[in-house]
Amino acid sequence: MKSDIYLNLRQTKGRDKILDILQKEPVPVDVVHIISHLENEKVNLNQATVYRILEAFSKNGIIKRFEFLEGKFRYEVDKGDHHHFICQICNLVEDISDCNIKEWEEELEKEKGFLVKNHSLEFFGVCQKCQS
Amino acid sequence: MKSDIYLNLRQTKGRDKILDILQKEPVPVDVVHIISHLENEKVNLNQATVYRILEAFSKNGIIKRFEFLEGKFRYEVDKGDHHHFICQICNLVEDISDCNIKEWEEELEKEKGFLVKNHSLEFFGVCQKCQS
DNA sequence: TTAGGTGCAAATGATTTGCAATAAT
DNA sequence: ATTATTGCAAATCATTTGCACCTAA
Repeated sequence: MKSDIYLNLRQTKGRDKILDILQKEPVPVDVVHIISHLENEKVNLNQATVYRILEAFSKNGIIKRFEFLEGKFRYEVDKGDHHHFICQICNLVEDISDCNIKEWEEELEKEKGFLVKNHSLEFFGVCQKCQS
Repeated sequence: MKSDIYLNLRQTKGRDKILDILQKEPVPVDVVHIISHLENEKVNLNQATVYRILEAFSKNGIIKRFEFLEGKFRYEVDKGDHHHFICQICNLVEDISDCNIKEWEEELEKEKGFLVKNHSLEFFGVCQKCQS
């Protein structure tokens, strides 16, 4: 059915399907994951196309790109500002909402039993020089 | 001269040189940057070796790996917990110390004139299940 | 109809690997 | 002497690109 989420993008079977897959994922997934999902469901989509769709979705704010120190990107439908806890052993990924790092780490340890070894935080934006 | 920073690692010319380069860098740099530095100084080090040295340093806590949503790693001598601001336009990287995200973003905007578009924060550690 | 989307095959960029030769302890 | 480290060349993994064809609007 017709969706208005695509903004100025055209609606195609491939896009519908990838969006569908991502909407069902509780955590960011990589391209291999998406492609194997597509194969399971007998959806034929070239991998170059998959990358192009993900790029288009990212640029239009439909999804967000993440990096988990794995040397590759992960993608997730944009659920607003939140973060993740990644288990360095089993690769469990769990959503973290709210914001206050030191407190967080303590809470994560107390409430979830996570042993937080480190975290990565980067800001992205435009510096003063580039705003003019 | 002999250095004790290497712990159980052997001290080699290549390691000394890479450590030297990283110690002089104010921000995390990528492998291309390191290799071109080596070339400038006529230091011959195979790129596979460079990667292996960086891996050894990382595993021994001498340096830290970062990702700036570029699809590659950056490396920095371990200066303890801190973060970075990356300009999406000119790729300026500036250190951020202290911790409190929302406040930070406002401070960054007020004090540095940075326009913060988004930030990435991930925690890494060991989940409860994996601790036992 | 026509600009935007896709497939295919090949290229690129980052990182890793096997194995033999070499150097640090 | 022993074992870690390095060089080399090739492999692998993630992602991108050019170009001709196709399709949603």
